[in-house]
Amino acid sequence: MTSFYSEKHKFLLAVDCIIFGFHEGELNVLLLHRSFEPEKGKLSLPGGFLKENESLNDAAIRVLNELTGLENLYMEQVHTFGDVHRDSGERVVSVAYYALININDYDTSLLGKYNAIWVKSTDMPNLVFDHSEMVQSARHALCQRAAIEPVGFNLLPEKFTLPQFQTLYEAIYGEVLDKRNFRKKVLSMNVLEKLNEKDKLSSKRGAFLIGLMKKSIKS
Amino acid sequence: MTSFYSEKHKFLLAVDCIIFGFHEGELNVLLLHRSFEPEKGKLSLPGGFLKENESLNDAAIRVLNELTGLENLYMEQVHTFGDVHRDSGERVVSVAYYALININDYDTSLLGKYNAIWVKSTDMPNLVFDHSEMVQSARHALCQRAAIEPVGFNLLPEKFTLPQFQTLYEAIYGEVLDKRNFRKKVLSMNVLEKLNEKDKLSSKRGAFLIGLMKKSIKS
DNA sequence: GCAAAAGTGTTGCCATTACACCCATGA
DNA sequence: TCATGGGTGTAATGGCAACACTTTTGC
Repeated sequence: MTSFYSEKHKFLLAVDCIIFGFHEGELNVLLLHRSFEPEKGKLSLPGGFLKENESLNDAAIRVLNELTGLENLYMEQVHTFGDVHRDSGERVVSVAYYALININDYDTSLLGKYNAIWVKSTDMPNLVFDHSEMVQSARHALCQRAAIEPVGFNLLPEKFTLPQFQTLYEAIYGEVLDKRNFRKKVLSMNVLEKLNEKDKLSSKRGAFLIGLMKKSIKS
Repeated sequence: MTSFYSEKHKFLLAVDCIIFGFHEGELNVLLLHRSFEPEKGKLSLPGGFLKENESLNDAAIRVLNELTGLENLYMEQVHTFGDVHRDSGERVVSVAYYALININDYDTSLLGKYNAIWVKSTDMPNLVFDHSEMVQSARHALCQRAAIEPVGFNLLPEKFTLPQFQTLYEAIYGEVLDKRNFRKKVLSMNVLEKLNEKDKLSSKRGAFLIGLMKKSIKS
């Protein structure tokens, strides 16, 4: 007996990843030069096809790991793109995920291996298919998320400075923030701890490093 | 020559719809008694499989139309569920959409036809697979959306009263709102127009009907 | 006349914004 | 000594929340 499911069509399913890094005061996105037809040579998001015994999230994790060598990345599903002709090769439905990585952890030798480049998000070229739209959606989702919880940490090293942190949020929101107000708000959240070290890389005076606070005991 | 895509696995793709209606001061969701194995007889969301030449959105539109007889419904994609064993029958990846309908437009004869029921969202039974989680996600997405733009209209008739409108938002947010503050905010948005009719169904005094304002000319 | 829902303003508070100067240091 | 980026406080504003009584009318 044939099951109810048997007559239905099946589809190629992909995940495409918007990998954000933070570098020189700008949000950057990792892009690939597409290595196969159609659209070979053009820029695209890193992605991969879902495998038979793999969950969607696992597929995203796999793709992210392949491309960055990193594990346990912060990631979030963004949206699923299912237009009939979105992929000019064959019908593919694609689930977009974004991920946040500390760009210092990224092994730049991978750039050559995958023919990849980091591109400033303020300066995105045209991408294949609907990938530009995916990036837009991901930026939007990141904005929303960042306004709710402090996901920004994932884009920075373990220790960082308040000016760095502010620049990051300015990059995420795409607007300049008031220094005093920003510091006030961030510090009032009681999740950051001022360390007794200074980072003197970006100024002569040096800025105090801060880090995630060790969770305090519930009162 | 085989294309790059040809070796990849293909998957069943479904859309599942959380159809919200507003009735007697409560958000309701349309559920089906599942008519086929597995889990036959249990409650599930209405859904359907994606067809070969159909976009995801079109599939959602089709399912919504089948089940409600209505067109041009307000709907939004929520999330895609892709765990390997989420469907106990076969591997199915499912994209959840929610829709808002004016429950008065709903032809109740369809309840019998599809073995469907309206269930209060405050009183949801267990659903098959991960459908309960889908409802949760949809409620969350609706909450977020409603806070940004006035999507609530879609759950009400063309004309409605402010007390009705308030009850609706109380149902969406799941909390009681202050009458004066609510009216103040809603009216200050300049999108509602007070009509010269009263609805006397819910009180002796009657409440003025309001409706969407005809767009004013840009100044 | 009374029960039941509709309608109506004011006040205080808190969160957000705007804003300008001194500090520390390396070159 | 000067150029560069780091660090700090206060005052004004506006949005949001809290709050109680009068009105209408069907029964």
